[in-house]
Amino acid sequence: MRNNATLKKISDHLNVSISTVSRALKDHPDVSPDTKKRVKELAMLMDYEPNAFAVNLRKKHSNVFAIIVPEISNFFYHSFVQAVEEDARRIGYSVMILQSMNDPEVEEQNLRLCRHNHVAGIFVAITNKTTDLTPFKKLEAIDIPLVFFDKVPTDDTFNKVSIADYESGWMAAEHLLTATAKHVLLVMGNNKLSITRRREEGFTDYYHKHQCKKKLAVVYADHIEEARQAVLDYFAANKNTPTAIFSMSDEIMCGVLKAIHTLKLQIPKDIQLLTISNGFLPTLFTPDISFVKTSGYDLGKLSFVRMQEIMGGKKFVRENFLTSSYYPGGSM
Amino acid sequence: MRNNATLKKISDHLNVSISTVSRALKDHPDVSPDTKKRVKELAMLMDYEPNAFAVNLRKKHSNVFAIIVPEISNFFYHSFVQAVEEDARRIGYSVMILQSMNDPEVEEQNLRLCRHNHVAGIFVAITNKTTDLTPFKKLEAIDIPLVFFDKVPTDDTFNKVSIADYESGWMAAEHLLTATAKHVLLVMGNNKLSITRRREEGFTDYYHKHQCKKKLAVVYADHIEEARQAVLDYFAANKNTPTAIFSMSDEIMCGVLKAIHTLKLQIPKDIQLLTISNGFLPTLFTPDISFVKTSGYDLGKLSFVRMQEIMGGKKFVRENFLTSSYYPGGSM
DNA sequence: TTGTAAGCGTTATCAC
DNA sequence: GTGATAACGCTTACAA
Repeated sequence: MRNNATLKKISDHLNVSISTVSRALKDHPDVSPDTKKRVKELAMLMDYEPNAFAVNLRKKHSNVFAIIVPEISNFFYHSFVQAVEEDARRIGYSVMILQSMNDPEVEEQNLRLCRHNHVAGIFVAITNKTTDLTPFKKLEAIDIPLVFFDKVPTDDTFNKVSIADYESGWMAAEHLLTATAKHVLLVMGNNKLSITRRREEGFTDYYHKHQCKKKLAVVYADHIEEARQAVLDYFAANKNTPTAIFSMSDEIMCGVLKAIHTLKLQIPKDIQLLTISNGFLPTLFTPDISFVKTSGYDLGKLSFVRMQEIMGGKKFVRENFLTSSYYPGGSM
Repeated sequence: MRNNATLKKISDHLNVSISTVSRALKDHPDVSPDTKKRVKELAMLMDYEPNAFAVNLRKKHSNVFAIIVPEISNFFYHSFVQAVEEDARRIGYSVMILQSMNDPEVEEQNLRLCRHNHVAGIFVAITNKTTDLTPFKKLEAIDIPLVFFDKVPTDDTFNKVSIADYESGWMAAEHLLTATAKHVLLVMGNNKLSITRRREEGFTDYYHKHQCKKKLAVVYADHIEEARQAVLDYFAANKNTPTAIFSMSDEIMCGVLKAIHTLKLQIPKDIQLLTISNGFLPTLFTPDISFVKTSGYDLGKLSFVRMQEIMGGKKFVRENFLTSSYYPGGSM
């Protein structure tokens, strides 16, 4: 560092003590207006900026929240991040986004970074493959608040905020199963995640409760390419091909669309489609895709409230749910 | 922090000095195998983790790169980030992503965060509205290397890495203007950005050089919604509506698609479409959208090379360009 | 109103 | 091989 203004340098120039400079800069009441003015002017002139390492070392924590997501290029997470950033900024905190690339090992590295840097709090949507939760347990021991969102583990000892997944699956079934299609394919994410299990349960519970006569099949996929392949495989293996597809997320929908594209099917003539989405992607297509709306933004707001509760000392663990609603498009 | 293992605590338990513990943990040659073993075991047991604040304060910089982008939900940036993360991890660094929400004020806050935390280096794609470059100039004074990518300022005193924008505009024109359309609408981003100006120049230079007789019009938009509106407005204002649209990016294309959707036009029958993209989004549609491919991943790799050069002490400033190529889809 | 000094956790230099 | 000790830049009792 060539030109590195510090409290010490300022204090040397002004012949006052370091503490006076420190206090002056933070408008401490008992420092004279005159010294304040002189200190502030010189600080400005010298381009003084506090050294966060020193401040944080002293204070034992930083003013940065971390958000860890499997993939950043996701409109749902995008609106989630936006909500958290807004609220964080409001209380003078920053937000850093860490990407786990859907790799538990990278996820753990990111958690390590968070621990070493004693972030103010962590929001995590776990990867499809996360099984070992010990890195998350470690956070409690060093008092870093943790809120899982959207993709949450099944473990009950954590704070979690998620979409009312069961309901949204149920709602999807309600709309898709009362439509004309006779053969419905459910394309779901990783079936170890509670988000997947709940959405599927909601869907199939509706199916059974209403003694649906339609044919129902389920395939699982971890990412876009798998989703595409799963659909293609299913179509190849079944003579009577599905006439409707339920996709449980934007990501899955991308894969499904690629498959539909490959199969040269027309929506909704050849195939009906319903997805769960925050609503951005579905409106890009013609016809636009019908969807059950889940708001990443609202989830972000809710997560931040939980985060602040934990930071405020609330100890109880619980899971919050956010409701969803149906938006008809032209795909059914 | 409840349970906070430090070198001191370990040294107390073992009746050795702090320095010995420090050395043992980093396998310093001149500490006995026996002490090493004892120290490491206890460290493990106590869940010792180094305090990054202290380490960084000592070392005067951190092992974290920052990437600042206008919006995270962007497939081009996604692949850029992936490339940088790969390379960073390889040399033991982490990457944090900061979002400027296309707001210069937020961008500046993010830069401040980077300065205060003395990040190892910063990769920035600036917002559409960034005009004041002084926050970026400040970085040089405190020796934080800076590489602009994709959306770079026109200022020549910075290191920049970008797509060969002129060429890609030219290439787009080459393919779109030899197609059948008689009336072409260019939908461009913010026209103060060099990325916009160059792509447009490339396109129009081809147009003039080949004495094209087609009608050509240009509209500008800062974000998706503006792009949608700009297209709708243009269609409303012109009796002879365009039969082809050139979109300069994924983001613009989303807006254009929404407009096409609203106007109930069919691709390519009613309207032809060509975009510049990293290639993910265009293949989701039916027909898939023809595009000039720009690789975010390659740009990330190239940016990282530049970053390492700067970190290695190279002082010269320059701009690198990455070439692009054409991928025909069914939209023309 | 201002100054002194201890301490945050680590690394590195020197001495033994 | 190991231990003292200073230093990184800042905050905050406690003195003066």
